[in-house]
Amino acid sequence: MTPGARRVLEAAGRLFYERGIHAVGVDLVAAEAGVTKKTLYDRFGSKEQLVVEYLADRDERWRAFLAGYLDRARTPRSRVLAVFDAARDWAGPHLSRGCGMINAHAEIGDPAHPAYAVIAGQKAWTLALLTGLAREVAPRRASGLGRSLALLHEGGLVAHGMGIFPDALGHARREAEALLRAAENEG
Amino acid sequence: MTPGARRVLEAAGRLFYERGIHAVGVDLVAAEAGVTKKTLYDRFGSKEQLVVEYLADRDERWRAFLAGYLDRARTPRSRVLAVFDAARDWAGPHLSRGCGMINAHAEIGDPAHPAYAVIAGQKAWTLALLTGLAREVAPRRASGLGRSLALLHEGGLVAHGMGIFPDALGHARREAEALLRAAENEG
DNA sequence: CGCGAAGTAAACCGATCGGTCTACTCGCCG
DNA sequence: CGGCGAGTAGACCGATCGGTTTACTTCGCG
Repeated sequence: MTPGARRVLEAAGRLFYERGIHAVGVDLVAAEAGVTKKTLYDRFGSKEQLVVEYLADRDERWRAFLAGYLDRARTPRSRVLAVFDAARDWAGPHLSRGCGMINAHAEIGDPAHPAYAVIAGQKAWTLALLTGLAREVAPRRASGLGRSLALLHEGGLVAHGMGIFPDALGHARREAEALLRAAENEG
Repeated sequence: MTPGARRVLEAAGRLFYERGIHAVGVDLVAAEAGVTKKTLYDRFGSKEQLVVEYLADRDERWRAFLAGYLDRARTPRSRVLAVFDAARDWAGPHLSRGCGMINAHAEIGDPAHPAYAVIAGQKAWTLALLTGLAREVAPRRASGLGRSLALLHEGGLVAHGMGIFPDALGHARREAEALLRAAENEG
């Protein structure tokens, strides 16, 4: 990726996330990246494609951030909780307006849009991750436990992003903890 | 409200929800309502105001729908669960793309937008409702229980809207049930 | 009867949208 | 030296956006 393209992707990531995809025009992205529109179109081809790469890049950065937390966790339980810990720590600088995937899904609508695959893939990956981690805690109830954890995770993201109440992600983490305790006792 | 205005609001409710607010122009809303743009602007003044009234109307219809479920529930526990039951039954025709407030929040961004108050108000009202109902189940833990229920509720709405897994609202209801059982035993 | 509210039909406005194009510059590499 | 990839500067395009305006119709009510 050329330096110009990288700056475009950085500006797009910031602007699309903070102001919304539809609300931000390509002229603004190019100007903010210190690049002409020609460069933007030479590298990305269309706004649609830029949106796809914005979402894929954001997802990739989140997964890398999460991986560090997962690696450091030693027990099955703490690996589940690591997802919530990572979300809480990610929230400060990167999550002020909630989950970028949820927001993009709300804006795009059309399932035929190429970004839809990225969005759906991210959520499916997260559910699969939580279910896999749940399997180490309570193998017989992995599927149900994974879904419950996903519910808390998504709820925490939304409540945090909309400011429904303070420390929503911390609250979600504590609920996840209670869920794990109950699951451990029941197999 | 004049018949024309009512048809505009109905068309706006359908189009804004299903395709997104930014993606739908006033010309389309007017055409779909069988009305000229002049009528639309005579009645609503601006698209911004139409968005505000769309959200307020949607919220009002949901609250009226929910009220029926709440009235029919006889015990404190079943009143909490009535919120989840209502959401599940509301989902079929009205929730195919998730919560309209969450989606609008994702699209609007700017907290100075007049629609922000409607959105924040709806979420604050829901949290207060759940907390109030939780108080009848476990008075000492009402605040925490209300927040946990809100987390499950929002998570269920998002998971349903994005199709993360099937019957997300049913799953959220069962988790809420477990939460209530635990809370009853602990006061 | 006559007035005013509600509406149609359609032209029109400036701004902005996503996207293209031409002409030119710079630096690296064979 | 020569060529090519990456970039700037900026004019330009058709379409659509939110919003306004003029002229006319329809209808219920005092």
